[in-house]
Amino acid sequence: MQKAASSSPESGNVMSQTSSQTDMLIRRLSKSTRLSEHELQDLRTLPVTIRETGKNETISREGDRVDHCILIVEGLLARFLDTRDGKRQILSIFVPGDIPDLQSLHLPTMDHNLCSIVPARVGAIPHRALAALCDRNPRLAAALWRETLIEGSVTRRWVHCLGRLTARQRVAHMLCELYVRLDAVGLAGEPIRLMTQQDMADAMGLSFVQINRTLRDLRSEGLITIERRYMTIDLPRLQEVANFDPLYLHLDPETRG
Amino acid sequence: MQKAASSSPESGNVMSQTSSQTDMLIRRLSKSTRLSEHELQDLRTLPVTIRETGKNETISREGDRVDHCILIVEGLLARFLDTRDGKRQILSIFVPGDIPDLQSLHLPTMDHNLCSIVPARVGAIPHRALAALCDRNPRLAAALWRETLIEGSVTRRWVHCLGRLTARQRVAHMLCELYVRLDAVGLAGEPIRLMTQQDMADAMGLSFVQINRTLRDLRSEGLITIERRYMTIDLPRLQEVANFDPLYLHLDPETRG
DNA sequence: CGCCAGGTTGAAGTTCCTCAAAATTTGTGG
DNA sequence: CCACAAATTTTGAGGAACTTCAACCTGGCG
Repeated sequence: MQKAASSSPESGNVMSQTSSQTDMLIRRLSKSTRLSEHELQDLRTLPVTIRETGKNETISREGDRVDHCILIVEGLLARFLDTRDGKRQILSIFVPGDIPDLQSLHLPTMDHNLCSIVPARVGAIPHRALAALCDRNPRLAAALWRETLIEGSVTRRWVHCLGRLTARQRVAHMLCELYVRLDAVGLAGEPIRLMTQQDMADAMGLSFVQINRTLRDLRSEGLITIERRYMTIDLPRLQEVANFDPLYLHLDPETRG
Repeated sequence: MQKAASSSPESGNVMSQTSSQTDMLIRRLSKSTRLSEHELQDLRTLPVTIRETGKNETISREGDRVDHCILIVEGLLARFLDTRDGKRQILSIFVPGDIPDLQSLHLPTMDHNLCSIVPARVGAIPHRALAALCDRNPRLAAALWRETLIEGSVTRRWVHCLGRLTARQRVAHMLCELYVRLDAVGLAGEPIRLMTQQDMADAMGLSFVQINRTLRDLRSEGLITIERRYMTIDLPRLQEVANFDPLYLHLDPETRG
């Protein structure tokens, strides 16, 4: 497994069909589905329009009707909802290889907002192309369906976190999950770029003050190291704190667990 | 829209293929997908093995590999996870017409537990039969995929509830959701059978004491009425308390919202 | 060099939890 | 149909976890 495609040319707003655009998607799908050479080729020829986003840029909004899906090539995206009184809740965090709005293929009206939480590079894939892919190859359709199901499993685990874990456990769990998901696409070898503490707070249903104190404690115990927003973690010990078991990420194609 | 099928004969553990078994499923799918007469027929002939469950009966467990899906005909089911220290979190609540473990079609290893929270009648449908249905008819495959996506949307809304709403708002939101989802399959005309307050607590990430006090307050304000575990609600006022907007349930096939 | 988003810390306040005991309802066997 | 046991609901009191408010610090960047 090679390094991230972060060294690819800055392609800006141009249409391109090189294999590197869907590289992350292929890495991701390979974790939950065995893909034939023919299927790999089918994925590589998907039309992808790459663009860069800033740090806190909204991609799509609740109520929008969309006609394409977004594939993350680099960076982190998040779903969120706002409350009447201005509170924000992040519903999911997405890493490279994820298609955060894959559900729009069958539910084109967005029921939440989507934004970048660190600078990102994303690719737009027309629904038309994805629908055609699914028609051509039912196994790929099933693979994409499976991706949406795994994402549902991740969301359910968040419900468990928010409902029954302490602040300390929640933060530890979130960091473990982030690490393992990045690792699955080969991006955990170097320190991990973090979102702001306010974003972590919005994700874990806490105040940013509480996030700050919790990170301080984890740092002082040597469970994590943070330097200029880049983090390294002591996975085994952090896993123990959160009681983190990656089974729910369904990353093993052998057991299709 | 006619009454619930609760007057059907107590069929026990026998295999049956009468149309009434999948009646609830058809009602449910019709809310998010337009079905042709041919597709209705295809659904009616699914093999369904009906059985009754008690009030707190586990249907399947984390780690189980399953080869069939469960269709709820009557009653309520719930997904849940337990914490190391014995706390329980309910991840989803299911109503008649739902297939709580539809994800097992592509992720056969359960990543959570499934149990009944009131006495229920459920039907088992072999994965084989559902997979064949999907192969025969891609539109039905898409309809089932869409069901799993809607369920994901519901789970995300729970994340928002647990992360950013007060106890009062959470309880109000849960009751609104339960009402509207039951209404969608024609079961909201009469008082709604409730789960225990401990179950509500486990669903909303609260203690049962807090649930009790919250229900007392809602009752004293006339927002809900509870008699022997059966509830009626003042939907408009409760909706206002929770800021409940049913868009996320995607119950309107016109907008496919 | 100074601005500004984001991080850090203290102190006070709130919401919800835990513990405990009593009241009520439900289920079950006689 | 009743009586008893078990489950569930209800209420009070005290405490823990987290929020809010407010001030100050830090580092990246024009």
